Amino acid sequence: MTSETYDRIYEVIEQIPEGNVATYGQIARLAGLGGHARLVGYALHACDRPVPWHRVINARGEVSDRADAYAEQLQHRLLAKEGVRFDERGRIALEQFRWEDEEADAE
DNA sequence: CGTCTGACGATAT
DNA sequence: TATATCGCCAGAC
Repeated sequence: MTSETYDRIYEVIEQIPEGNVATYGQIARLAGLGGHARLVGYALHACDRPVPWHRVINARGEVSDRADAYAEQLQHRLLAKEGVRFDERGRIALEQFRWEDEEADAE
């Protein structure tokens, strides 16, 4: 655990059910970070835990452009394998696959 | 301790 | 709808 903040983020991501996706901003809110989506992305960048990072996408409903293009393909494949479909532009219908958490109130 | 950068989000144009 | 800009926090140098 790099910091308690990161651990909180990983914990939220691990709660994302299969076949669903969550945005960085949503995770940040559930983790109690407010709307600091950047921290979520940065946390995943330094992730040392086996979290389902492939279920984490940006607010536009698409996979963020990261350094390793290979991981990007992997993310698309993993999501497709779970039933998540992409449109012609390579974007996900958030209104359909977005994970709706009911425990936004952590403590 | 100052500065730059980064898996983002929202708003403006 | 796409592009450009600012704000946010934490880590690397």
